[in-house]
Amino acid sequence: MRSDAAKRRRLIVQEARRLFAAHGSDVALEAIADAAGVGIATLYRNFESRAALADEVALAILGDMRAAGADALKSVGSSPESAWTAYVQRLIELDLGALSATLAEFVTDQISGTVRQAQAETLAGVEALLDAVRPAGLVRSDLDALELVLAIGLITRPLPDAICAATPNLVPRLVSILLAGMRPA
Amino acid sequence: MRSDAAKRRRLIVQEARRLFAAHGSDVALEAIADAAGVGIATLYRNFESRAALADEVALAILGDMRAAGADALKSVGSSPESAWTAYVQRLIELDLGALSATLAEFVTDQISGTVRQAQAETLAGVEALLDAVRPAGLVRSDLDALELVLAIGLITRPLPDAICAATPNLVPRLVSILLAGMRPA
DNA sequence: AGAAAGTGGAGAATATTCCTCCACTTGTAC
DNA sequence: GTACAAGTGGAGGAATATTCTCCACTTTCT
Repeated sequence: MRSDAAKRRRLIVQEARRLFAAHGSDVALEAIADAAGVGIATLYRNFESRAALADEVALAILGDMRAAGADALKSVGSSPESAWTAYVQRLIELDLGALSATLAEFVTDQISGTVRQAQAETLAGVEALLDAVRPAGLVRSDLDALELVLAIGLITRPLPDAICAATPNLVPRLVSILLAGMRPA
Repeated sequence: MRSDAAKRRRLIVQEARRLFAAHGSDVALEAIADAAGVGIATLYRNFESRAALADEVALAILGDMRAAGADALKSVGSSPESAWTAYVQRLIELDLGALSATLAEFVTDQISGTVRQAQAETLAGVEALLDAVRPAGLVRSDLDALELVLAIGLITRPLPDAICAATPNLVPRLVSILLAGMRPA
């Protein structure tokens, strides 16, 4: 594969992720191509179908999630509290909305084995971090990984621009409420 | 207006509300007509545009919210805790998702004065309840009405069926986390 | 320089949604 | 019961959006 072609491919995935997160999983493929500054044909050459692109986006996000989890695990020993809040903060910024918007729709249909496995591994990683953080009294004992991920996914889903503009710091506020609510009673 | 026509009109609003909440604000108007068991022409005869229908849905929801607030205010004296949780529970069940899905999109554009006013009154009602509940130590002092409403709206937004089916009690769980997080630190 | 790899975007094909029209049905007043 | 006003359904044309192919052209790499 030519190096310029590889660069374009990465750009497509990146923009797809951004647009999925911002406007939902059914954005026009042409909009993605436009955002990436490539022709629609280039997108189709790289991804056989919308689902194939969505899979790639999902894999990218899941990979980032695992990386965030690994980093947090490393620093949990020195400062559990800041490791935990930084981790959640980082999850928020991962465009998880794109995950919940696209993956959810393909998960049940024809999900590729690769994605399913990545998803399972990622959840296991989240669970591991939760276990590491729990002794510090930062999270309820009954909170599980799936719940955490879905909660963050839900509050970071595509939001009408009107609301975004009117209440710019809504998400941080909600996150702080969520974090507080996740502490042991 | 003939009585059967009035019944059909109510049915249309009801189904629109349900479908807006379940599938977002851009469901086909024909889907709404179908759900209500009427022809598409009947829908168009009653509502000049999608926006008009959305306004009517919004008014219905806002009305229900005020009613819930009034009821909660009545019982807050005898048992603040149960009044508060019952109120939040009731908000959850109001298809607020339909509000955030439709209203948000029209709010900034060409929102009718009626809706805007109903919205303001509703928010005032929520604020009043918050004030009434605060002395009992159930909510942070810095939590405002808009935040509460948006938080509930966000977590009750249309969710892919796949997720709904896989995690049926996700919403109640999140609500309990939210409620806990809203208590004073 | 030349071959292989890659590109863009016009446009045909398809799908979806909107919305009007009118022959027909239903409620109601008498 | 009958007659008329009120109301109805849904076919179907117009408008719009999205998908996806094709091929003349451009770029990379040796």
